[in-house]
Amino acid sequence: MTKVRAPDFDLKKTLESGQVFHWERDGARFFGAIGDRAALVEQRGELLLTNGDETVIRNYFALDHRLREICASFPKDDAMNAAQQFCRGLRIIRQPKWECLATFICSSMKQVVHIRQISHALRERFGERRKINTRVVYTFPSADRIAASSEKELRQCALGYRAKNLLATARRVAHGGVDLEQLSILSDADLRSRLCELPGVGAKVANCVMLFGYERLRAFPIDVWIERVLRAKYFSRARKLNAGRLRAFTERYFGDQGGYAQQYLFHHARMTKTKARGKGKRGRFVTLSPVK
DNA sequence: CTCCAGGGATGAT
DNA sequence: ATCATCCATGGA
Repeated sequence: MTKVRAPDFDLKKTLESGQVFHWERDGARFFGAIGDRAALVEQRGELLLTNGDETVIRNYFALDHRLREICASFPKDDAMNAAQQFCRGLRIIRQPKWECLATFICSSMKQVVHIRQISHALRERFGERRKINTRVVYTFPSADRIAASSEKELRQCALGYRAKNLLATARRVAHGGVDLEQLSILSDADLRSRLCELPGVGAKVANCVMLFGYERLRAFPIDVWIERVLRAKYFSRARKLNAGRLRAFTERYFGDQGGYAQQYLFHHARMTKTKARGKGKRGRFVTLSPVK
């Protein structure tokens, strides 16, 4: 058992905020894998690690991010203030690049609970089995392993049409000349366009991979949740609002720590959704104006 | 610009 | 027990 001091960190919020999908909670304990290593982590003031390497944990949970400075840099508005208060201690973690890319390819058109099932199915079928404290966890399968599978096998993991995309991208990463580590040297714009060349990767998935796998803290993924928040809180009177305008706004308004701002707004919106729900059959936010 | 694929949980009736 | 809704990429 290793103890790690972790101020300004909330393990539960971090692992349950929709940035990573394989951790399983049992009370206050989280079972999972960090790269190829099984991990059991619990927060009781300090972090308590079983089979944990302090250096690995500090890096994975980004305990070196200067969270107070990041939060202090957020724009001061009602939505951001509420999200910031709600998400205290939530950190953007550093995920292995392939695992992050593959998982977010599987995330398209899926909800969090579903993405977790897919992640688990892929791990159980193609990953490596590890035991920790009588529990079994699985590592995420390598690109080589996925590339060696078939679309049919992937579909059996409930991937649907994503199976073809995941297989094609795995092949490019395994032996198709795409070196995910090497992409780290690129600028944000170049990295984004290279990621978007991969099958199953559009702007939203690319931004997730940049943020969670490449530590590009400016990246601002816009999914339906965030779009609802932006429309309701920052564009309540806007008539025409397309993807380009939204992107321009988020880049300018949220700036260098936009990824953190996005994650806080996202998690806060999701966790308070029942209150925000309207009674009408079609509206989640009654204040929203129709788009097109 | 619009429409659709594919699918399992979730919520509404 | 049905029925509608959630979800984002890529192609038509």
